[in-house]
Amino acid sequence: MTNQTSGTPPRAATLTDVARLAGVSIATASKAINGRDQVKAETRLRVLEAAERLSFAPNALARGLLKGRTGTVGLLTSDLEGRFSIPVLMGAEDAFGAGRVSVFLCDARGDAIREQHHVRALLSRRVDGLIVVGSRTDPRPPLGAEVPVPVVYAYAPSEDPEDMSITADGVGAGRLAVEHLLSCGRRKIAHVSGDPAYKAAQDRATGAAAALEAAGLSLVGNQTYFGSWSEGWGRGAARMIVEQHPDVDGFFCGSDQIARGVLDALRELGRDVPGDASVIGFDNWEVLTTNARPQLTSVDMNLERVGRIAAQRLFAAIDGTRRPGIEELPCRVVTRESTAPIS
Amino acid sequence: MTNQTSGTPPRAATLTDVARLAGVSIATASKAINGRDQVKAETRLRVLEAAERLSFAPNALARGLLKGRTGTVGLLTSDLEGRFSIPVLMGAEDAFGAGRVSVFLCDARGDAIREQHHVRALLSRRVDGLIVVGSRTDPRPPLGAEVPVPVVYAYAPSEDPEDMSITADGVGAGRLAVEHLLSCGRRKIAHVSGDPAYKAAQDRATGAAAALEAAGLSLVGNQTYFGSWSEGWGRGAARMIVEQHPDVDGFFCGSDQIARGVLDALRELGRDVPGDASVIGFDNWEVLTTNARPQLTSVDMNLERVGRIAAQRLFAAIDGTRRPGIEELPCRVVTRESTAPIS
DNA sequence: CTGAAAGCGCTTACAG
DNA sequence: CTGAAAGCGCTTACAG
Repeated sequence: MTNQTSGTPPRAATLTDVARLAGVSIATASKAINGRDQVKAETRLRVLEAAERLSFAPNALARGLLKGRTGTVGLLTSDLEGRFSIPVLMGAEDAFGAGRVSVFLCDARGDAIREQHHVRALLSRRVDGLIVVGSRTDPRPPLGAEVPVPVVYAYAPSEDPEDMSITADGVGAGRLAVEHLLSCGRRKIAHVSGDPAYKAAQDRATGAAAALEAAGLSLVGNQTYFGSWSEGWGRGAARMIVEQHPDVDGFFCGSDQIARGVLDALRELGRDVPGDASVIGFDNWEVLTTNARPQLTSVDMNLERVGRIAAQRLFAAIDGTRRPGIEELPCRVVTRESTAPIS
Repeated sequence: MTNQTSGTPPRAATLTDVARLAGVSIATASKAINGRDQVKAETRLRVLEAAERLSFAPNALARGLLKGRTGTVGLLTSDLEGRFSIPVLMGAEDAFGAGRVSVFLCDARGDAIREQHHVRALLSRRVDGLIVVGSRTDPRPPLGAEVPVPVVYAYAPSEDPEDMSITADGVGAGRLAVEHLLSCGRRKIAHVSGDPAYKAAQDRATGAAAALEAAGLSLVGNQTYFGSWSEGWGRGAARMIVEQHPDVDGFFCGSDQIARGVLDALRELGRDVPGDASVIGFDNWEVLTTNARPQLTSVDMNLERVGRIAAQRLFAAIDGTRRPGIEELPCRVVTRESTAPIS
């Protein structure tokens, strides 16, 4: 018995070891282990016992070499730091993990060179497919045509409409948020958002405006207050809006950070939330929403679902069924204390 | 030329294809591509061109089968959700990525069964080693002795002292935080922390007490105010402490969330930070620290470094050099506006 | 300098 | 029901 802690670990057992211990050929051992039916029950038992005794784990490399499929997939993120990649990645990992597929994780850190490097490494390892996870909903350049395996783009869609992309429906989300405020009886709704260079910011504003228009209303100040994705901007914007439009009774915020700022400013201005005004955030980032005063209603982009669906689409594509185009998944409102009907 | 978008993607090129195109044997092609020196310069060139033309990527499975090393490593996390795993994971990914090692990511979601399942899958794929990333600094049960490859535990150390573990020095961190407040001239220091069931909470309290004792002082209220890792607890604790110990002039908070609560409560009580009291948080979680009013000084656990070192130790172990035991890496104070010398 | 051959660990027809 | 043999794509002695 080799001691694990004393230097060389024991070599992993091989089919040959199992076959020898069971007193059969490796062909028979293989069949027994893989549940083929041309094996006598008693023989199978002997093989299985031998495998157990040796903690035999079939070498997936050898299997992959033979089958042409490795049961592995590459997950290429552009920034692990970003809070949007993580849930997408979790969803994908979850969907794959359940189906015995292992996931290679690569972080390109927003660098195209690094990304190419990782793609090459992944192809060398013969992944069956690739998921490319972005950190914004702005379309990104495709990986390139020389990739011989299916690719699905998640969160950030590919610029090429022939590629498969799964993302969150930003316009729909803006609509949902405003409809929620409307359903609370709010009529003077302001939209405080982040950096206007983000497609997400534009999409949500578009959706918000559309929902208001459908109700015969328009945004307070007749504009979206774009700024940055920060609490500071939320505070400043809220102060300005309350001063210029004292009758404002609803805030749709482009992020939970902005919403936190808005909430703080309103409290300091003596405005009660949700009494005087309802506030809805975006992202449903728990650390921000549940610690807010009052707890923050927020739009959830269902990012884990984006990841799961991306994984499913990739599976299908690996099995030969491509479904090109951008698929925009709906978001949902998670109601907490910061929004309530006018009482 | 096969069209990528039209069904079957082109089969990846093989060494045989390259050799044929270059008009040499596969042995020679292999040597040329791998930079062996027993190849005529002109021949090498022909081979390289052929490889280029075919976008040849050597099959890492075949190579791994032959070499007994795959250049892959498993990263086993217990929860991707937790904000502590991510930086560790990033650090490890970074350290490996630089050295041409690919990383399998598995999330056990805190479930031991799922973890075993993942370990088996990883061993089947013949990873060269494993990093187990935990979400708390409390020691965890080891993976089990039947793992035939080196294992490094990161952030959460293994209960077995013979295993290799890399974690953050919680006691030292507590000391650092208090020493920072002392160096700001604070003498009435309160420690507001989270759930006392966390080893991290206990360690930091131990370090804090030690630093105060070394200065001939003790904690305000002669205790650590344990509670939960939330803003709400921070607010409540701060109010209570200010009421009972109005001369308090420093707060060492067990997390940035707690610190945010403390800051909010102090502002609402009319206490100026850092004028009347300095406040230091823990985790250096940017979304919380930089949006705070004033911006929050915080202890950074250098988690990326924990990940990187774990990767390095794993490398060394794969190469035969084990370094058993728990390695506690130092934390550091990141100074912002919430701490300043008494003026 | 070049190439035929063995072999990494497995699966799968194909005989027996 | 069982096993000998070929082969997945590559590397590495070993001859030539």
